[in-house]
Amino acid sequence: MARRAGVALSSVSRVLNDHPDVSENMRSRVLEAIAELGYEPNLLAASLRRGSSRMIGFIVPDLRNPLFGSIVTAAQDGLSQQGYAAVITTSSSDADRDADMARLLRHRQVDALIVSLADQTREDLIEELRRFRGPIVLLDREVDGLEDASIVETDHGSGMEQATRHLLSLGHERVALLTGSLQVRPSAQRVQAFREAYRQSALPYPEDLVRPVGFAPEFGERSTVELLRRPSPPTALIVGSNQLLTGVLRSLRRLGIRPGVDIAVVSCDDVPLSELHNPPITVIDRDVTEIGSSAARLALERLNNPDTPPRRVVLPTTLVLRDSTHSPHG
Amino acid sequence: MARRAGVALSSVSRVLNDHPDVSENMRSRVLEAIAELGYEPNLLAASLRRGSSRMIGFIVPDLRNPLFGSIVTAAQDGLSQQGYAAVITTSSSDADRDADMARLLRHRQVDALIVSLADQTREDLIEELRRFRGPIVLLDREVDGLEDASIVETDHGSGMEQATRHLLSLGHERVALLTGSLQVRPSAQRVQAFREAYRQSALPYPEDLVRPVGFAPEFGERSTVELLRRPSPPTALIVGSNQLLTGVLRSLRRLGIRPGVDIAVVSCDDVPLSELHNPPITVIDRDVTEIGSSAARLALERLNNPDTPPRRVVLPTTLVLRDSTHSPHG
DNA sequence: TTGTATGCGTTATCAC
DNA sequence: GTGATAACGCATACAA
Repeated sequence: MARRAGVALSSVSRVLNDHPDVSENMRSRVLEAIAELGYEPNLLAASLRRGSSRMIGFIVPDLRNPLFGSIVTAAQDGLSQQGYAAVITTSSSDADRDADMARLLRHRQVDALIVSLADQTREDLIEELRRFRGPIVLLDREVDGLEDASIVETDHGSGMEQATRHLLSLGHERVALLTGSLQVRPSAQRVQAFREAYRQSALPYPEDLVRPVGFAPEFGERSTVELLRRPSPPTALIVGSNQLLTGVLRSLRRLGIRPGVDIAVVSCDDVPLSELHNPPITVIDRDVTEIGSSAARLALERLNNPDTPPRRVVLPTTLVLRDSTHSPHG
Repeated sequence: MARRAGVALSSVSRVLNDHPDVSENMRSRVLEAIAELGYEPNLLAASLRRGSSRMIGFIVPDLRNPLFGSIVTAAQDGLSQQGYAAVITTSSSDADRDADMARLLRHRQVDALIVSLADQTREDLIEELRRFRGPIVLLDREVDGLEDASIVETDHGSGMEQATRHLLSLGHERVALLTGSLQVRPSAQRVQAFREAYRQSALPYPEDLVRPVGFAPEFGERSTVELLRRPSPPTALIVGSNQLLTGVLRSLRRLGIRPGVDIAVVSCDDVPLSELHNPPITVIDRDVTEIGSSAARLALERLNNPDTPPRRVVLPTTLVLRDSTHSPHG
């Protein structure tokens, strides 16, 4: 920077990073010069020298999904307070792109990674993550061979068991489950809990009604049609995400089947659509903001103290009963 | 990088940036060494040296709003193809934070800025943007004193006029308009078009029913209650965003007033809630993806050729009629 | 407490 | 076509 202030570059740097050993006189002289000359720091150069970019890399499947928008926003709140910026990338639920983004972010020297992987079992992707030097926070993923990562997970199982039991107790015998691929923790955990709820009842487990197809709306749309065309269709539907829900409701409308009257519907995560739908949709809810702020906290604690071991935070789910769940006979 | 490959650093750089003057022999030797030594490029250093970070800064009011999630996603699609990464910040619709973010991104040396400002009239904010060296793309904002910026705007006026005329033609005389602050282009343009539609009719302009209060759900919630408590309440409601709509629908439900039956409702931007609500909500729609991809295009064209003058892209709105708009008498 | 000097990992400008 | 070298702007170790 301009040495026209009559001071050395190092003094400027010291003032800017408020180093302890700097006189009040020097501080004011530098500050004055900065104001006068319109000095603009170059954080790129500082990052290179410091060996830390103060940037956090995000990889999420889809920013159009308000779930991830909320998570990222909450995480940013915590991170930006400590001077970190967010470099956000999306994978479109494609594990190859996950790997590409991980590499890209590594080369861009982000200090930490907060990621929601498309596939927690892909070896090449895991290897790519393992190459990363710095804290990794996984969002709701269980990755073998990545023991050093912190995890923010949701207890999907408990909500799913509650929901399933609730439907069974209402008299539903054939409940269908639509959720994402089994290559991610939430889906795997839901299917397991769903099966467990059936196991505890006297009813036969409806294997043919479990559809771990993916989280996109189109999957919900197609699966709904397909399920309801069966000779003995389900009388209740559990839907694994707000995105799937839009597809499901679209199909139900087209088929003239009324949620809450002709078929019971439970969704996951409360969004405006589930709350304000007519009838309102019963949901397995959770605190989405907490996911993001926990992720930020876990990242920051290892950033501030590299010796901190990775941690795991588990957030609860709760069943919110609404009018979309009724007994099968009226 | 490791000179153990027996080549000079400059050759490595040349291969990596596929410089024309490099022999096939050298290329393969370098590539081999890179693979063998597990070389990882440092994009921070490259950016510093090159004077270009290949990062694009985003400032949006709220990533939880799927509108901005969609815009950012579409923009990223275009940008990432050319090797640009997105640094995304949020302002919570606070002009002060807009200014902070603009400064931060400038210091982080982003190559371009894509911004949806909270207030297009704030001088300090405009000054902050003017300090930025590089292309700026404004999303739906008209900023005096920032002539060098490209703009992606929506023709909100035409959709609003259509919607208003439609309601008036159905026999509604008192239509209310809820939208964001007048410090942003969309709201200002909507109010103007709304007034124009009334002017063309014989009806008195219902000044008291125009509420440019803000885009957050709570404003919709409060304004709805307030409007409907009046001695002569509106028989139709035009709502300026999907966020406002959730607040409006919440209040209507609480008041026991049925959209499409007791009151006509028109919203802006088609989202799952408007499409799948019962009854489906009439909306003034637009191609949200096109906003993002246009923004990317405008940024890139000036990035690739700094002499390109700033451009303005105008995207259309269309009225999508659904069951929430009925005649006031049944 | 302050100034000087070095290096972070690249790219670009030279010579060769 | 290739190699040596300077410089990007800052932070820090060391000298003063």
